[in-house]
Amino acid sequence: MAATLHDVASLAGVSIKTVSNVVNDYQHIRPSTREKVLAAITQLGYKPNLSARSLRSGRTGVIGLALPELSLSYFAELADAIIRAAERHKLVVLIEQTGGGDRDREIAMLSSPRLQLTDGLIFSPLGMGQEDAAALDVSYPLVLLGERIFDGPTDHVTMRNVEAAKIATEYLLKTGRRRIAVVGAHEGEVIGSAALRLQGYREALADAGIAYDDSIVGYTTLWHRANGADSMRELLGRGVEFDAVFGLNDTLALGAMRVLQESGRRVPDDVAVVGFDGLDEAEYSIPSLTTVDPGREWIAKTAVKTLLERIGAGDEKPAPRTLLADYRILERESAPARR
Amino acid sequence: MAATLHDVASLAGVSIKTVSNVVNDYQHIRPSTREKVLAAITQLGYKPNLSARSLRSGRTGVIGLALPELSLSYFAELADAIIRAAERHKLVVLIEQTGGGDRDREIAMLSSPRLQLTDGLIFSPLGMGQEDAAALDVSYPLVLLGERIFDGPTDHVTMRNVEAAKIATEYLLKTGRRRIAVVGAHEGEVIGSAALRLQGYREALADAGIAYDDSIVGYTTLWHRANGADSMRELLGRGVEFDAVFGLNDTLALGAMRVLQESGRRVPDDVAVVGFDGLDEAEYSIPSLTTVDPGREWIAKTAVKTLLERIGAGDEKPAPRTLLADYRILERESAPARR
DNA sequence: TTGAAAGCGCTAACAT
DNA sequence: ATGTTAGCGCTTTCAA
Repeated sequence: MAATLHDVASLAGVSIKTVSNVVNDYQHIRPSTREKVLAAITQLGYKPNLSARSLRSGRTGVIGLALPELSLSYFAELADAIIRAAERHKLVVLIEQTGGGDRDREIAMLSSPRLQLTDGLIFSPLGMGQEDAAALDVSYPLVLLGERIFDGPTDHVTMRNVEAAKIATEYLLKTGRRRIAVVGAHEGEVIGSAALRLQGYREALADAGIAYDDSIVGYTTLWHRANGADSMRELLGRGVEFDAVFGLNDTLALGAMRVLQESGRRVPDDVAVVGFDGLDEAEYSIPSLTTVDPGREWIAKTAVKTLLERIGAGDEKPAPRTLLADYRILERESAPARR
Repeated sequence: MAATLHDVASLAGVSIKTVSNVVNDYQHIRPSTREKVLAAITQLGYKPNLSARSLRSGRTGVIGLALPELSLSYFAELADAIIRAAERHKLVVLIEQTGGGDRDREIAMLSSPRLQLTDGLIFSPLGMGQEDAAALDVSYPLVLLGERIFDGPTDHVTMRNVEAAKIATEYLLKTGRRRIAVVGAHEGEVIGSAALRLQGYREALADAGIAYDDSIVGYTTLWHRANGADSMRELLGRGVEFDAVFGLNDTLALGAMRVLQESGRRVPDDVAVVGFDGLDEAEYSIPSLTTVDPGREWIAKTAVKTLLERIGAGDEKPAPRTLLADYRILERESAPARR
């Protein structure tokens, strides 16, 4: 049986309160007492029982992170960053996978009993939409990521999708491209990463006086590599002309780039390609992928910090905030700054 | 304040024991009683307090997963598979990142107080070695993954590195390659993925009567894409001849393949490339990467199952077992079966 | 089939 | 600066 406060206390010849004080780094302990206690702790290999501590204090030191799936590189890199950020605050992260955009599972997860073990949740939905905003009105601290729901009842940490996509498109226009195809648009959506990034694309075109042409926009349901590849195949099959491709995320762009090359097009000579996300792996494709870093590291850091503030706030409920990351273009070979 | 067993009990007009019985799906409850209780639970939105439950029962329903970092695709895909497997057993997973092969952090993690919240740990070290086997002799259920430590004091779920690497090399030999370079070897190691896979490579060469040539073996410290690229650059710089490359993992192989192509070599015409890991992304490189699937899904499933058995075994300690996954070659374009 | 009561290990008031 | 005590919400004997 593991040692308890009582065991340590009796070995050290003090009360459990004193041991507790030592363990919790209280002030006002005589150094000699502290040493006695520390010695007993070491001797018994005492470790506090965290279940008991949480039962008593109401805090677990665990935060939940709910995301679609870790095998999507974007979420793996996001989770990595969040875990590292949490660690700096002595928090540990419990990961919940909701699957690739399953709205019902996402909503069910929000009231999962497993969350009982956490002090709060960082939630990155992919299936829920604006109409589900009310489901976010939960009784525990919640920080929302992503771009499925805006102006909801919780803090929201996200990226400047429209502006960043606009900049990416403008970048292509600046290098002389005029027929910029898109890969990964979502039919009929007005919110979510796809819609917002497409909007940025359209704004850039409009500003440049170029008409939007739906025939060079590829629609997909998911954002896996295969979808980017399929979408590009379909575009090529249609026989439409284009001199650049904007992949609404890196994974799509990489899949599309592969098909382009299979078809004999040279990248960037015949067709320039730009992605979105700033994934590590986009640096090692052939050619390496020009992309937009939408501020993932900052988002991770800020999400943890914000959640912690919410947890600390307890019952006072400050108004929900929206926090936006900065973005930057990462210029690589698939779309060089000068042709 | 959240509802407790007491609240439910008094609303339903029964004792807390009865509510507890209902919550825990006990037999022998009169249907009418059960319904009354269920109604009260719904009305109050009662959810069991998991901290209290663990304090009393000694079980948390959480397992720990310690791995180097999620941004390494192999570990992201492993974590994904483990979380899915755990979910089937109603377990939730707490992830601990130990960094890219930091031995001391790995050892420290093994006695981290954060593990108190878990019923057991699945541990995939990258820095520890055979000499650290004793550190695995911990007081909680532990399942070891990877190939850093063998015949340790715990259950071990791993892959057939030597055989799988041998098969991969034989595959290249069968297609007529004779000068097979290696990328990712580790200087002076006798254990770990690098050493074992290199051993399989050497055995295949020996069986084919081909002398081992250290001048076409590239050494790296880490296994990131950049290391594969650097290693290949170095190999090319040396001016040595080879007609195939065995990347000791997919990430290395992808990095190496990129440099090969930059240098003007055609893959697979001039140089065939084979990787190891069966990553999703290896299917979408250009060309797609022939690789070995070492049985990651099975490893995840088996690790969770084995850990659960250990947890269930309590104080009886069955002898530690080693469980080995099956592997298979995934034939793709970078090394077609026939030239 | 259900109830009463003890206590898991800890923290937080309060006391000294 | 240290000790005493109550009780967090639950499961688990033991009784009825």
